Amino acid sequence: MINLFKKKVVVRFPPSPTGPFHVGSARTALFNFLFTRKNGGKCLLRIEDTDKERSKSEFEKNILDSLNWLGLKFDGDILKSSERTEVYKNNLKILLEKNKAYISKEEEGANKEVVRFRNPGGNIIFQDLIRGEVAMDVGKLGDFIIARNINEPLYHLAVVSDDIDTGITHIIRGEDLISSTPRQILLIEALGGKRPIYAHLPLLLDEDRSKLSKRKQGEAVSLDFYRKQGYLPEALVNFLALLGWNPGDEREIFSMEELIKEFSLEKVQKSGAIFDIKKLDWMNGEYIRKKSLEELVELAKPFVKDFFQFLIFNFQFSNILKLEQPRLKKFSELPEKIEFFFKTPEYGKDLLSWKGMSDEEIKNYLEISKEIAKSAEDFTKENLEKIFMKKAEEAGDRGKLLWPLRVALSGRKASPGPFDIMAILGKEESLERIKIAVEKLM
RNA sequence: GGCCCUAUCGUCUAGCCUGGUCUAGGACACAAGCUUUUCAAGCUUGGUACCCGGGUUCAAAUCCCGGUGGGGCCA
Repeated sequence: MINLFKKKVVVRFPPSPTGPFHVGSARTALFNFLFTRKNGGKCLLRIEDTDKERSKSEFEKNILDSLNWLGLKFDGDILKSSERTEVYKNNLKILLEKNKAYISKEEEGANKEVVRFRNPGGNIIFQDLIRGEVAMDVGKLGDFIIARNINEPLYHLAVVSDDIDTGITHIIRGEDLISSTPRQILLIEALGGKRPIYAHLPLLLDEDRSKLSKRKQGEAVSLDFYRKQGYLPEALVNFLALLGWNPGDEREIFSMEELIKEFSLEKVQKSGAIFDIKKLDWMNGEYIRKKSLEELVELAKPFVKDFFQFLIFNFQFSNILKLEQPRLKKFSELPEKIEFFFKTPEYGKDLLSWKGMSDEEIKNYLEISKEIAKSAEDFTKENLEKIFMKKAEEAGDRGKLLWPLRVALSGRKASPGPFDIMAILGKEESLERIKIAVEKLM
């Protein structure tokens, strides 16, 4: 699809730095980004920090970091609304002069005055790229307030002033803002601006179908949470893109380039989407499996800081990661999964039992394992497998030999196979762990 | 409460515009089986959905109307 729109596309993403960057915002940013990359326009970033009380520079930094981490690049300078008060005040003055707004005295509070917009009433109909025609009787809104006083313009006036000044052609935002659209259109037109084309995205929802909120989900609504949990940005981007959008075929895995190639607002869903972390886990696993070992090592390092001192000297780290790569969903799981490679595992002797084997039987098999391991010349996975499997076959049920061995080595119900583990631990440590297991059965 | 948006498996969705090929497809999750012990990964198989009612039509998941459910915004 070539650019459908005669005018060059300009969109904006205007987060408020009043809290940690939200995944819902991330998705809105992503859709804006995809839309402009696809249509060859500009995607502007605006920091909407008009609320001086709640806006904090740390949050602003968090927004920038997060967008950067996701790989979303914006065009041009960042606009900060806190630096544009004069512009808003000027627009307020214009509206007042044109008699499109007036100062009104509030009943309550002695000399409280606000500025209200003179609502012309009537029906506002606007085209929404996702929802089609949306109509609203704006008369019902009354003369809404646009400034707290002559020096303090409020949100809608600020947004509209910025949109006009930056030549925004398309506004792509969450559905929660759909009902403020008519009043913004009123303001744009009162200021002589041209109304942009709108696209209201379906909301991201909790399991109970309400808007994803910090109150209910806590940490899990902030992008940092996913970063800290060890999700890959490309997995998150892929997942977020598929929440409310779908190219119409059966593919699930998309790189950013593929998303840009396929994206279109016409294919965006109308109803809200539940954020299902299980699917994200699966997708992240898919991306982890695609990584090269070198990349994996680098990505994993921050998550295994506790072992880090040791790892610098341990050339086996990448071997261990290779074993965990197929079963890893996110990096935060790593320490717990690989701990046993670095320290003697703790476990109860019951874990050593395979299908109701007696202690005596387990002990016998562990002794056999010990002998085999002791006699092994070549302590590689391949050789160990060869010599152990021969003996395991003799047992009839291979698990009789292999299960106690694996538990002795790992101390875990689930782990990589015993030969993989032994090859990494080495002969001495492997024998030591088998010895400890035997002692547990005494 | 008012206004607005919305409705396909538990979840994300394809299909709806241009009605028949839909005994509704895919993915996640779940279950079973296979895969040289466990857990993964992989492969195979399975169950589960067109919100309800009416209308239009030879024919409706698809078009129209009315309910109901869900959500958002404002109060």
